Amino acid sequence: MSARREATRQKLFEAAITLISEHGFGATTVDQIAERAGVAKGTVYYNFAGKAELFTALLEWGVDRLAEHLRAAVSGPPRAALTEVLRAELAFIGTHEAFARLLMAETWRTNQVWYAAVRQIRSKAIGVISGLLEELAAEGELPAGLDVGVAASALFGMVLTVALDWRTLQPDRPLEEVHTTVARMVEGMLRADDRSGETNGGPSLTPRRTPR
Amino acid sequence: MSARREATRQKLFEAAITLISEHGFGATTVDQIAERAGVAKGTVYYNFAGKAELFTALLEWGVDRLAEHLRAAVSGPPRAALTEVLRAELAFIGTHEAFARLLMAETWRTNQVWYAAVRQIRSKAIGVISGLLEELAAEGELPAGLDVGVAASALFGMVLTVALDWRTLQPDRPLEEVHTTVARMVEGMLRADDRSGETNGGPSLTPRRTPR
Amino acid sequence: MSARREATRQKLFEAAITLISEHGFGATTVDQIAERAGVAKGTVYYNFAGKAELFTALLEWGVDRLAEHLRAAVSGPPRAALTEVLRAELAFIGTHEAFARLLMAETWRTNQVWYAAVRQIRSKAIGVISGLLEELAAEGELPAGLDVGVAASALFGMVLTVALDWRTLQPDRPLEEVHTTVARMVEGMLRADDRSGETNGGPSLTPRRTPR
Amino acid sequence: MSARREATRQKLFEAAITLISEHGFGATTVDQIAERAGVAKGTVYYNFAGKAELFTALLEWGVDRLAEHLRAAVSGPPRAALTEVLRAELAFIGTHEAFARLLMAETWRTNQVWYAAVRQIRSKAIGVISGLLEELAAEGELPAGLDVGVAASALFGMVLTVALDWRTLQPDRPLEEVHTTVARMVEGMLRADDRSGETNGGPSLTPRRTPR
DNA sequence: AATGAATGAGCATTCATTCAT
DNA sequence: GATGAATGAATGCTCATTCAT
Repeated sequence: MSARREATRQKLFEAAITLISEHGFGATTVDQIAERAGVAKGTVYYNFAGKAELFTALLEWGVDRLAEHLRAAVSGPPRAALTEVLRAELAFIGTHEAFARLLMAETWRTNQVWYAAVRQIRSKAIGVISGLLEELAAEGELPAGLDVGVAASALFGMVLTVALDWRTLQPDRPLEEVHTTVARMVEGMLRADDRSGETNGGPSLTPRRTPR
Repeated sequence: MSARREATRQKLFEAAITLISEHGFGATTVDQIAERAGVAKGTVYYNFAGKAELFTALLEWGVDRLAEHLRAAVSGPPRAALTEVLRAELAFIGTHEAFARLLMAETWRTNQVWYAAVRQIRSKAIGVISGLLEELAAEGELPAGLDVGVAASALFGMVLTVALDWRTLQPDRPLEEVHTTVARMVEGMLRADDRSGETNGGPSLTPRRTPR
Repeated sequence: MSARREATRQKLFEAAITLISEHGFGATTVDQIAERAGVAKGTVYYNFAGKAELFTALLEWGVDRLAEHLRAAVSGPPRAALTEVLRAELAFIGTHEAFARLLMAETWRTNQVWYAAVRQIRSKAIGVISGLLEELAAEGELPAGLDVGVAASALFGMVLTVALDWRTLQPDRPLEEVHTTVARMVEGMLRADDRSGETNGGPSLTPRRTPR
Repeated sequence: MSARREATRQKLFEAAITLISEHGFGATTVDQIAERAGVAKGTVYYNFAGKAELFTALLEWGVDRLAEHLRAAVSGPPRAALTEVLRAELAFIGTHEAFARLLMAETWRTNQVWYAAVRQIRSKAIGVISGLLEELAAEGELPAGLDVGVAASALFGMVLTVALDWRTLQPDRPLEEVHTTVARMVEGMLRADDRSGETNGGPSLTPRRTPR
């Protein structure tokens, strides 16, 4: 892979990610991508097998960056780490709004060629959260009856929704304000075990795992 | 509006909602909609101004049903009502999976003709949740620093995400199992005020409103 | 099938047959076909599944006409009938030169989608000739050792080649002059049995059939 | 012309002849030719002016070999030589089936750049046959009224057709079986003069020449 | 009220050719 | 001599929309 080719692929990535997240996969044309990247249309096909493959490569690229970003936020005790990871997710979306819209819009499509790819890719990011929840579960800090897999996806989706609403409706609001609400909600969930014995239904104190 | 015409519109609705949620708005053709509805292509245009208008009508129809479904679940004290509303959302998505995918996929698109419509429509459903949160806030049952608007969108998005993951990855799992996790997470949040005074940062005890 | 649609298909046929036979299948564009037929490009696709299908339908249409033309020439004793059928083939090609070029050019392609169609279609025309040869064989008028299937294809190909050379190199020459040569060649073949016993190699006097 | 370059051209020839005869000129891409030849795409253009020129060179190369093959079969009295030449044509096609298909498919195209080249090239091969027919005509062994030029093209086309049908439909059949039928047909034609005086139309005993 | 044939702008994709290395 | 990245005109095909019936 020559350096020139690599540079071209990078330009195409950046052009495609913006356009697709703004107009969606279907409404973005290869002409637009090529023009924005400053190359000829044929160059798109010289570098990627097709529009769909460019899209898949793009998703992978984006989720890798997101996962990396989340992993970098993990430090210290799991409780604090979780709050930080969610802040990192919020921050990432603030910076890469275009990609987040793309992820939201295309993840829930069925019957698509790239369906499998999207699911697998998404789980990379959620994996960081569920890893922390596993640790908290091991320390008995999760409420009884909580399924770690479900909870991880719940937190991921919650933050994604909040973040996009933030960017869409109140883009000028500082991140911290938004994060406070998220943090409060999560704290409540985590501290639930402090009160276990009060009302929690009996002895099933161990969190449940997502069945396979 | 004749009964015959109304029946035709209904057939078109049902055909469109399934197809669009499976393949997306862009990838669904008017031909497919007409064929699935068992009418000629021209009939679509006799009954709707165009594909986009059919889509808008469809969203409205679906969100009205969702909001209605959620409102019907509101009863008793707000705390219990909130749990029930979220269960209702979960159940609605279980039954109208196609519509939920559609809502998720198209809500986050910018620069679309129906962007305004989608936002307005979506707020109908979220409104039911934020209504309950307002009541809880008035009773002092929400953690300090919690923004009701953000929290409502967070809960709505959380349940939507969980529900679609459930339908996609573990469709045979009973609703109750999934709901348990959601309920535990929300309970923690609500009970947070039981512990207020412990660690809450300072005097800002009243929940904040989402600024307009 | 409405009358209007049928008329459109006919216009497309006539446009396509001329263009394809002049420039070949690959070099003829759908734009050209539509323009020559005086319809919009989309109309081609409304009436045929695609370019290849239009081509297949075209071949079938042409070979049906050719076979019909050849059958119409069959009358009287088989010996005379054969001469007349070959004259009819020559005449048909004189009139439908474009189609004949098409048949020649595309019959011998392997690995094509329409390969099977072409073979089957071509055998319709050859069938008329082999039918006559069967009759002649039954009357003992064919030379020993002659395979009827091979001979029919030989005569068909011989006349096709001669006819196209005629149209290409000496288009002003009258048909009769060309037919004379063909007729002389065939007469020789048929009269071979007059001399059987002279030099024919042994007892295998019955013509052979093409093995399956 | 360096040895290396000559080797590259040879590789390109072999790759092109197979691909073009299998898929046709139009459907064969320069990429495919380069890949099959094991060289880079640019190398094709370094060695040939373009795709069309490669094709012309290819045809010439093939027809030269065919003509050479036919000439080598000429020996002894013209009557026997003719049978042998036709056997040689059959054998050549059995061995170079790909090239024969190519010749058949492209000879009959009008309006092509290489039209003139193809005709001229083809006449080399037919020339061997018409040469023998001229000799036979001089010895009075051809039927009256036979045009030598037409007859040569007829025999060439007849054998080409038979040969390709043989390779396509009954590739396992031995060459001799196919050749027997061809030989019988030609024998009949040649011996026709043995019977002249019987029914041949009057005094026009001298074969005619193809007018120019 | 419904139909379906026709339309044509728009799109993804292909591919012969060029050229800097 | 050879390479392969880049090009862009050309092409098959799609599909929302129109309209005469």
